[in-house]
Amino acid sequence: MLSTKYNPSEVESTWYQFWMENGFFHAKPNPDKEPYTIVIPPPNVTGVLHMGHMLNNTIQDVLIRKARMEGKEACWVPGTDHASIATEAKVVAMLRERGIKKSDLSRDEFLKYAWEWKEKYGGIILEQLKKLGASCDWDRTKFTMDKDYYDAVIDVFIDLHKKGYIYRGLRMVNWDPLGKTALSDDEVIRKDVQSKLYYIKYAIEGSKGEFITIATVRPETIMADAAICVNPNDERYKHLKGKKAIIPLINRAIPIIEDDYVAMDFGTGCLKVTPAHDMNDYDLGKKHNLEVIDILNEDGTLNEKAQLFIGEDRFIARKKIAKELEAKESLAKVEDYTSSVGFSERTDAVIEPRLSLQWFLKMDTITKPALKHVMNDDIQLIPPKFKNTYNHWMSNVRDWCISRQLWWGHRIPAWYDESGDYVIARTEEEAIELHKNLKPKAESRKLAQETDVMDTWFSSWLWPIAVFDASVFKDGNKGNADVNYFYPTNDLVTAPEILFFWVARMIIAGYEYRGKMPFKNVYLTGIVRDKQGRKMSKSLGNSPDPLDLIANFGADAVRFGMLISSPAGNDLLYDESQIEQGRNFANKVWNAFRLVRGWETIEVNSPEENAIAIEWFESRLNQSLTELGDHFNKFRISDALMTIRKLIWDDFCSWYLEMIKPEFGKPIDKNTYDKTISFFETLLKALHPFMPFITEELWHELNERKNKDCIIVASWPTVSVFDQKI
RNA sequence: GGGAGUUUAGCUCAGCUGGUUCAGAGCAUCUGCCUUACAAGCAGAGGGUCGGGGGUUCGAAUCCCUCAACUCCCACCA
Repeated sequence: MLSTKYNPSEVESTWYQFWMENGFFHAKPNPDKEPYTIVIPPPNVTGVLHMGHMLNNTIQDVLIRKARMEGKEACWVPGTDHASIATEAKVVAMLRERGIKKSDLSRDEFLKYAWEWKEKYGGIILEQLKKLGASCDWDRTKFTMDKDYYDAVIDVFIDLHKKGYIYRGLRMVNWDPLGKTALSDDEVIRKDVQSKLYYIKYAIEGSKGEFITIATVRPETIMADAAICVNPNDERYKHLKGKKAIIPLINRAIPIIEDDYVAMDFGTGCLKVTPAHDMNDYDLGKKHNLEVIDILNEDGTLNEKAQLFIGEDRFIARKKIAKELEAKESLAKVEDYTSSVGFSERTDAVIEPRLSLQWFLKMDTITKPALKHVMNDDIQLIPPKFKNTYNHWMSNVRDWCISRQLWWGHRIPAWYDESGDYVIARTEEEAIELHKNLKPKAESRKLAQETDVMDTWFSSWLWPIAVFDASVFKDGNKGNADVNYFYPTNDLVTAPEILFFWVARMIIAGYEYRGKMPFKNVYLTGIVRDKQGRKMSKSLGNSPDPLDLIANFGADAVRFGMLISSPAGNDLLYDESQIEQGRNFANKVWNAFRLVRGWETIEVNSPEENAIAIEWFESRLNQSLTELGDHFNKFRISDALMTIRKLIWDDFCSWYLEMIKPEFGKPIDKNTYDKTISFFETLLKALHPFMPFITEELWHELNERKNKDCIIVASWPTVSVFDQKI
């Protein structure tokens, strides 16, 4: 006697193993079949599976399984991202635990540790995806720092440099003093912080006791002041035009300039201009040709140019300066003030606007096709409301700072000579040759490679292309069979928070390097939150371990729970009761099977009631399959699941089976029985993309099957099948 | 400051171009049932003037205006 309870753990790993061994996940170019391709958003190589991954990858698996059943050459490429900042941070932390400081290691030594770390933890998340049932083509597993992928990134850098899109320039960047790296704007988190607004008196040069008072939240930067700026329309300060002000404490004279950038109604209407330490001041400084005085070291301490408090941390210095100003009676007053401060997404350190030499990618022209093809719906964002935000971002895009002061990543292929001039080359030998052309008469050919690596997104933007053919970025390479068959991919499933980081940039690269979109549809999932609507986070401890859930409820149930209430673009409030629903549903299907399987058949004509039941259910089935197809076409995955759930639970179990159920111990007529088995098979097929394991299990229980007759490759049920009577 | 979005049953959400499958679904709640597939189940019930106000219309959850609350994105005033 079969248990009344379905036990997923007994069957799930067995089937997964079976599918893999029989090559059901493999895909290769096949001219007789239509390709259907998804590339996984590569998770951080050292990451572990969280609820967001579960949602995301379940949706991808549903799509790929359905496509496979529809007879397409279904290819889901898995892989991982080297995630330079996050991974390097983890390696540094690991080394610190072992008492090793990164600064004591050479680059090569550090990278050796990093690779060790990657080898040790790198595959974990992919193994976890297998537990979920993800039917990826594992032979294609890619890593963004695989040798060929690495070379591809370098190729692209060289190519874009040749095209004149990459330049090196002194720019104000978001500096993370803890990570000692520049961050892109997108990696900075702004938070409102309670701080103080200091009103500081600057003496007017040559006057007797006259002052000009400025307001600032950063008194520690007064030593870097290059000017005082007032609005030209401000009557209060008209008389100061052309005069100079004296910076307190260090007694340096700076000009008083005018610019209508300054708001008259804020603070005192006087702005201290500090080009080295503020984005706007930098622009203002450029406009007025002001001196740039950088008083900070890369770790956020004051340097000798500050003259005071050399070596002190910027925040300590702030307090000390304030005290000193007060002592010297240069501090007019201090107010409480809430200001927006940038924090590093990775290290949570307060961002320091800092001038440094960085590598940039010009975005103005290269982004044009990427904007156009989303706005005209060649590429569709689902839900479409994200078009607006996309448009806004792409129309106002700034140049992309692509260098990072890290070691873990793709090293920028620039080689400097001793005077700081550079050539771009793959290898040192090549660089030397190029240098001979650059400076034929140079005495020294001693070149040093740039120490910075590239922004992680500068590698992952190639993902949909490079996973198939990483050599395609070389000049004149038309691409291998894989990339020509599987690219463009069909659907991308990812989170809206990386729409710009990643999605937009993949689109840019797709048009730049293949002249084609990287994917047709972008399905944007929501964020998985807890019941109270809070983001899942380690610190809150509100994030369940997905593997525990799978162990407790089964992968099918977890998949059901993730999907049952998650329309595209909407956040999903995670509630374990949804997974219980999934478990209950799996059990319902299981028990329907137990009922049917217990029936004895007899060769008699079907009773009238059964014929009516069959006809009725057939019509319901057709109706639901049409509905199901419609939901899928519109990417309404939750609704699709709800449709099939209702069809099975309400229509099939509660109505149809009850109608034809023979009296206890009596047989059922053969025709009705066969029809019922056939219905059951169809239902299992329609359910398979959502709950792959139980459906595969019952598929084999329901009938004798030949070795490779598995539901994973069974044909997707369509309405027309039922027009012809079986 | 600029832009976008959301507001429908206790909770999570469907309701596309305005009119009898428009007031829905799932969960939760309540009532009755351990009926030989399933209590992880079955049968049934209650619950919403569709955020407030105004307008267009023969007719509005659905269109327009306005107010309110919340969310997100971008930029950022020292």
